[in-house]
Order: sequence, then C-alpha cells, then structure tokens
Amino acid sequence: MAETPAASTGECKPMRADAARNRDKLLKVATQTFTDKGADASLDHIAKAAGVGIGTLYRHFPTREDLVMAVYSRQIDALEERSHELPAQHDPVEALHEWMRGFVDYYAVKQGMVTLLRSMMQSSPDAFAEARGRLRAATERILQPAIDAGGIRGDVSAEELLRALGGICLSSGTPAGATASAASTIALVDLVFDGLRYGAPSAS
Amino acid sequence: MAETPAASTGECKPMRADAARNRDKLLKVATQTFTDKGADASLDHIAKAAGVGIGTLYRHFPTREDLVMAVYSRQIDALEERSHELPAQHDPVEALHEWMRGFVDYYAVKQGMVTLLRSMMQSSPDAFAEARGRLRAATERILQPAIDAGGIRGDVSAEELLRALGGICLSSGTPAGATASAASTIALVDLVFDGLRYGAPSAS
Amino acid sequence: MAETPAASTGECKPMRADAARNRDKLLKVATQTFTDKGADASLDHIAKAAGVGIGTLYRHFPTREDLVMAVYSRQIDALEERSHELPAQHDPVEALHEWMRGFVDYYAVKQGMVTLLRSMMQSSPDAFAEARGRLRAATERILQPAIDAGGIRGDVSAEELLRALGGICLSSGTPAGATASAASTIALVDLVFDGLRYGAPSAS
Amino acid sequence: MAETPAASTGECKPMRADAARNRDKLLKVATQTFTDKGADASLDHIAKAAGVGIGTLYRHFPTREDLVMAVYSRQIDALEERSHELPAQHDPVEALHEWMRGFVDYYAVKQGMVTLLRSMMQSSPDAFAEARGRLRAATERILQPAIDAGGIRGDVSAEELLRALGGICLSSGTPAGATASAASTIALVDLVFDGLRYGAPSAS
DNA sequence: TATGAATGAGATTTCATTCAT
DNA sequence: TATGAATGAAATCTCATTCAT
Repeated sequence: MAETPAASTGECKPMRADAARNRDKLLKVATQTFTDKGADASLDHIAKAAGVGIGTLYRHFPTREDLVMAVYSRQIDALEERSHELPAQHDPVEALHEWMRGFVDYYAVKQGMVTLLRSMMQSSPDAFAEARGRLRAATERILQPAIDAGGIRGDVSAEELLRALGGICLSSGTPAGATASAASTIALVDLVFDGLRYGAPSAS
Repeated sequence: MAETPAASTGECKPMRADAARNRDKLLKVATQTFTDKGADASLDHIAKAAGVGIGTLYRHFPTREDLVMAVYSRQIDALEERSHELPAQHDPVEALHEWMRGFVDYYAVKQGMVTLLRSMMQSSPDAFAEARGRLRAATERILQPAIDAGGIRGDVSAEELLRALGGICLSSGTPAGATASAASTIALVDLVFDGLRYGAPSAS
Repeated sequence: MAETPAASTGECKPMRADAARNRDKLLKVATQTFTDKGADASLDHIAKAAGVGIGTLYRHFPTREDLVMAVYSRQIDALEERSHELPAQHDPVEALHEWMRGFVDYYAVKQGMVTLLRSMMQSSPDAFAEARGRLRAATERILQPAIDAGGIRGDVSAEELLRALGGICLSSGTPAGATASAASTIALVDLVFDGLRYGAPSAS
Repeated sequence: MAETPAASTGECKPMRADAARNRDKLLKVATQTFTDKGADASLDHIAKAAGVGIGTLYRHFPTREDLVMAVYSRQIDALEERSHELPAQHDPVEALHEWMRGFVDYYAVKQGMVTLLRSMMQSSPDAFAEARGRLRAATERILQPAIDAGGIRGDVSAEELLRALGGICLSSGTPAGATASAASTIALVDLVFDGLRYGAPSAS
C-alpha cells in the first residue's frame, strides 16, 4: 500500500488548496458510494461523481485499498472522539451501555460502516491493523472503567466486545428483513449487555 | 430466477445419470469456491474446476443466484438435520447451548457458510426467504423447548437468536485477525448464552 | 444444403405420422418466429415452442437454411396458386393490377414474408433459386397476358416487376414509420402500375 | 443511447488528436464492415481491424446503435451535399431524374448503405428519425422544384419517393442474382420516374 | 426416432490501471 | 497537477451443433 501525502497531519509540504479540496470531495463521495454499493464499487464512478478525473483519484489514492482505508479511518475518528466524551457524562457502566447502543445504532448502521466492513472482511484480511487498533483502544477506554467499577464481568476483552458489536451490526440488513432491524438490533445489544453483567461481582 | 429440475426429490423425470453427476460436481466445487472467494467468484472458473463447459453450468443454474441459492440451501440441510437430532440427546437447555456452539463453530465457520452469507447480504437482500425460513424453523425447534423447560428467558425470538449467532459468525475472520477466532468465538457464544439465561425464571 | 425427406411429394418412404406432425408443427412455429424476429432467430426457441427437442428439429432440417427454405417455399405456394386463379376472374390488365396490390398488401406484408426476405438477402445470396424461379413464373403468368392485351409496356420483365414489388414490400416498416405504410404502400404500387402503362401502346 | 462527443461540429473541447484519429479510423472500418456483413457484424472485429482496443470502441460508441447511427449519418451527409449541388447544374425535372439514378446507383448501392439499412430495419425500427429526416429534407429539396416546374405529378410525397427508391435499393442483390442488378436497377428507377411523369400537368 | 445434455466458441460489456497531453 | 483516452483482461451469457441415452 503506497504512502499518500499526509492529509490532515500537515507534515510534508502543506498540499495545495485545490488538491485538498479534491481529496475531500473524493473522500466524501467514496464514503457514500462504498456505503451504498460496497467497497468494490467502480472507482471510475466515484471519480465522476466527485467531479474529478480518474487520474486525480489515483494520484490521491494510488490503490483502491488506500481509498477504502482512508474512508474507514475517518469513520473511526468519530467513534474515537465519542470514547473521550462519554465517560465525562455518565457513570462507567451506563457509559458502557451507551457506547454499545451508540456504536451499533448510530455510528455503524446509520453511518454505513457496515457495508464497508463487510467488503473489507471479504478482501483484505488484516490490512487495517492501525485503524482497528484505534478502535480497540477506544473500546477499552470505555470497557475498563466499567469493569473496575464492579458492575461488569472482567473476563471479556475489548476485542471480544468489539466482535460482538460488529457481529450485530453485520447481521443488520440480513435476509431476515431490514425492517425488524431497528428494534431487534437494540434488543440484541441489550442481550449482550445483560450477558456482560451476568455473573459479574456486582450481581452476586 | 428459473427453477432447476429437482435434484434430490426425484419427482419429474429421473434426470440422466451424467446430468446428475455434473450437477453434483458443480455444487461441490461451487461450495468450495464460494467459501474461499465469496459469492462473486468467477462462474467460469467453477465450471472449469468442475470439469464441465460453462454452458453446462448455465443449464443447471441459469443465474448466479440459482447456484448460490443451491449451495446455501445445501448447507442448511445439515443444520436442519442437527435440529432434529440434538433434542434426543440432551436436555433442552443443554441442547440449546450445544446448538449455539455447533452452529457457530462447526456449521457456519468450518463449513464456510460465512463467506457465502457475507456476499449474499451484499447483493441479494431477500431472495433467500425459503432457506432462511427453514433455518429459523430449525432454531425455533431448539429454542422453544429450552424456554418451556424454564431455564431460558422467553423474550428473545428465534429470529433474534439467529441474528446474534449470525453476527458472531460474520465477525469471525475480522481484521482483528483470524487467529483469535477459535477461542474467542466460543467465548462470544457463551456470552450470549449467559445473556439468555440472565433474568430467566429459573435464575430469579 | 442437405436433402430432407420429401414433405408433401410423398416419394420415398411415406414418413411416419408423428414425424409428419412434428415437421408441420415446426414449420408453423418457424414461420411465425422468422416473421417476428428474422431468419436468425434461435433454433432452440423454435424447437421449444414447437414442443419438440432440438434434436428433432435438426433431424428434419439439418441446417438452418433448410428450415428457412422450407418456410419460404410454403409462402410461395400461396402466391403460385393465386397466379392461376386471377386470370380467370379478371381481364388481363386488371388482373395484373390486382396481382400487384395483392402481392404487396396481403401475401408479402401480412403474411410476413418481408422479414424473412430481408434476412435471407443478408445471408444467403442465391441459395433460393428454385423458389424464386417458381415466383417469377407466377409473375410471368400474370404479366405476359397483360402485355399481349396491349395495355402494358412490353419492355419490363417479370424479373423487374418482381423486384419493384419486392422493393416496395421491403421498404414497408422502414424507419420512416410503420404507420404510413398501409395507404402509402398502395400508392406506391399504383405509382409503379402507372409507370407500366405509361408509353404503352394503349396509351398512345 | 448515449451521446458521443461532437465529431465534426467542433464545439465543446476540441477532442484530443489521437482520440479523433481513432474515432475516424473506427468509423471508416465500421462502414466497410457493416457494408460487407450487415449491422450485426462483430464489434470486436471492427475494433481489431481499426487497430484499437475494444474498450476504445466502446468509449466512442457506447452502444452498437451509436456506431451504426454514426455510420449511417455519415452516408447521408454525402447525399445531403448532392441535394444542394444538383439543382445548380440541371433544370428541375432533369435534376430529379439525376437524383433518383444517383441515389440508387451510386450512393446507396455502391456506398453500401443498403446492407446497413436492411440490418437497421430488422432491429432498430425508428431510432434513426434524425438521419431519416435529413434524408427526406434532401429529397424534398429536389422533388418540389420539379413539381413546381410542372413536369411531375404533385400527388407523390418525398416520403413516398424515398420509399420507392429505398425499395429498389433494398431489392438489389436479391436472390434473383446480383448480376442483373446494374442494368435492371436503372430500368426500375426509370419505371418509377415514368410513373412520376404520367398524368402530370405537363403531360396532359 | 426423439430427446435434451454437453460443449465451447463468440459477443457484449465493464473496469482497473497506465500514460499522453 | 489534472485530465480523460486507451488498453485489454475478465466476466456473463447465448447458441449452434454434436451425441449419448
């Protein structure tokens, strides 16, 4: 995966204004497109929709993976931020519950990270270590305090929680029918949350 | 989606021997291929690998969906069978636990239904109602007795349980790394199983 | 072009009853199909529509041309018959006029010989000599008496008249619009008929 | 049917030199190929013969119809031009006669518009309105003055004349044999021309 | 004789990727 | 830097034709 000129970090040369504009437009369109059609959507179409030539897309994102990665990374930015805000507003266990619901309901489903994830899992097994790492860290930032506070069992790792939440997201829009999703998805999250409390110190 | 001549039911004319052989070979190869590369693998390659002309593949499965559907349906046959055997060998709650572990560990993951599912969810939202229906019925056959026996909470539907299990399967082989899977997947199943027991009549 | 077992002439072995039935059904369906979709329609579809296997079609008509030829030949049978009846019912010049109008309006257009002709001209330049010969003979049977009777110029051959009529048929359903056809086609025939009388002995 | 960048009009951006070269080469080869084998010739072969990739052909002419249309349109360009030149060189009636002979003999037959037309009529009934309109206008430009000058009957429309001429062209290369064509085609044109004069004011 | 399964050669079309302008 | 033209490798699908049953 080739290195692309730093986008936000501002190292290197500070990227010409129009170039940055193009990059932004591309990311925005790509997010939408990947959300709609999965990560194997036509790059040509994305370029067209962003109003730039296909060559420009390739300049900014030399490989498809670079583009997917950039889109995915952006989604995670939002989740990361949330992991910093929640603890300030709720007690640890409640924060965990909020995090779980929010993760599934808003960030993953509504923001379209799901389709993206599905596609990524299909093709690129583990090329997303960095982004995934940030996500795990964010989850830990929420999970650990809840365990420490004593309402949640300690034998579940952030990794596993993440997988549970991810799984729920992924199974949204299953053949089962997209309609049941809204309510039933929350029910599932609560089911897992109950599982997390069961047998935990505070419940004994 | 055109109907293909009944394979196993044996009604109609009893399908020529070579035709049946070809159909079988195709299904076997397709199952393997879809498992490896997802449901958008090249049909050409499948035909080649099965040792038949591409035309033969199209005769048996006029559309890609017909083939995917046939493969998927076969996978479910095994699960259906299991839903009949388990209750005879275990008490209801234990049978449920077994079913859940088996579903995820063996049938879904090892048999490769996962990759297939991922692809299907991507492209054909709800063309699999029949197969899905059979799967739900099988799950119900396991879940309901456990609820009736009094060890499992009654406010979770077969549909939701299926989604939970499906979700766990789908998140196997996540960017997180395929290695953690084995153990962590079982852990997740147990987490959900615990959730099912939590607050159930027998636990109060 | 391979020889097919005589259909109506009854030489050779007198063809089994079911075989004859199949042959007839095939011809009927083929006529309709060629009329609708041109002479390069799918033979498979014709066989299916006729309710016989593709192998049976090939047994009766070893090449596509054999089938097209048989269909075309049948159409001409009707025209030939008409060339025998008309002279008995009209005076020669009037018979010619009738023949011309009838040729274009009924036999060619309504019977669908047009599409067939178009296709044939595309692919098989001169493989239809025999049928064409019968058609020319029929035309001559109508044209010559009219010339002899003195109302029609003698420097136009049956061949040319046939081409004129054929041309008019062929240009029916032209991009120009299929609607104008009915009236305008008759107008064209009359235009040619006028040309035939112009400068003829009776007109001087 | 997608719009292709203007070829000759030169508006828009002035098309890259190599693109224009390719487009031209494609049109030239396509004209020849369609002339020889009809409008359903292989696009692959055309691309190969033009020395470009198949993708390039599709870039310039997104559908087969776009290509056919472009070829047809070009042929009509020549006829249009002729309709402007003839009146300057001949008196109206003579110009009409010239136009008719030229149309059939040179432009249609020798330039190969015939095969193209046959194919088009088969498949694309009325997608050629624009080109057809130009052709009708050209015919009118020749016909009307002849009628006004008083040597030609006024009850025949340009549309009908066009159909007559078209019909004659189409019946060239009939099963009858391509040999008779040359002379006999002219004879037919003259027959129609005579029909146009018959009963006209100047003849009474 | 009849059937329809199998074959495999095309035809169309779509895209990722490279490069000339 | 940006553009979009060109390329050509797939992939899907359709049929004519042959042959086993």
